[in-house]
Amino acid sequence: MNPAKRKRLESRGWRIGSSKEFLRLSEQENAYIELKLALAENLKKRRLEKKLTQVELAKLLQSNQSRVAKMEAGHPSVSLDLLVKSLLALGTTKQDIAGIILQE
Amino acid sequence: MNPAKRKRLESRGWRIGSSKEFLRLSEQENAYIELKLALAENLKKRRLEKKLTQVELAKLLQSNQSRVAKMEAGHPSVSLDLLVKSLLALGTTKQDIAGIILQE
DNA sequence: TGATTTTATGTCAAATATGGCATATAATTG
DNA sequence: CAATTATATGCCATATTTGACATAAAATCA
Repeated sequence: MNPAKRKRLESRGWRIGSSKEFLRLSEQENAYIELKLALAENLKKRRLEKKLTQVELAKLLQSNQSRVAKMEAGHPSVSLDLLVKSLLALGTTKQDIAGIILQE
Repeated sequence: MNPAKRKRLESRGWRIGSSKEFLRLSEQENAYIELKLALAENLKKRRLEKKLTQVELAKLLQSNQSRVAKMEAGHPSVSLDLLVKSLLALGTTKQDIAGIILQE
């Protein structure tokens, strides 16, 4: 919906937020969560490939084992920033990261 | 790193101490910042394509104009999470996002 | 030009993410 | 099996990110 139209409707008391928009909200939420889980799983995959324990990876990241566990689980308390920085610390390239995001 | 790039980062609020310290920005730190700036610039591009003002986009995101300005500037106070969620809110697909990350 | 709109920048309280820590559970080893 | 190692989960004080707000600066318009 274009902004001008939205403004017209809203000024007349309409509350925008069609069911279509509502559904798109959950689509967005879903895409965000999927993205995070893909990064999380890949982090674990790379750690195992390097034969590191969570404690060892935590030390590398200047973090701690419990946070690594939460990262690999894609826990809600873990940010994309931390996931991406952690992947980069393991030598992941942006080409790799793009590939991870594309995974189905 | 060339002076133009440094100026580009500094002008966007990245606090860089001495040039020596700046040169010590590790490859991963640099990759992280580049990634963020690529997403930031794309967010602005998409907003303009949709002919939205920052105020209008802010409303869409349930945020505010000043934060949209900071997002588009790739300001350090803006998280990857917020950037990605905002792009998704503008209809950006994960394929799109992967493409943005790959951009050189 | 001056008025209006749009964007940039700074501050702040509240919300969220973080490392550190304790401890539980699971997996491995001997 | 028990002992050891590895991972998961919960809590908390601190740090970072957030929306909200004020206002400055820049761009657009009439």
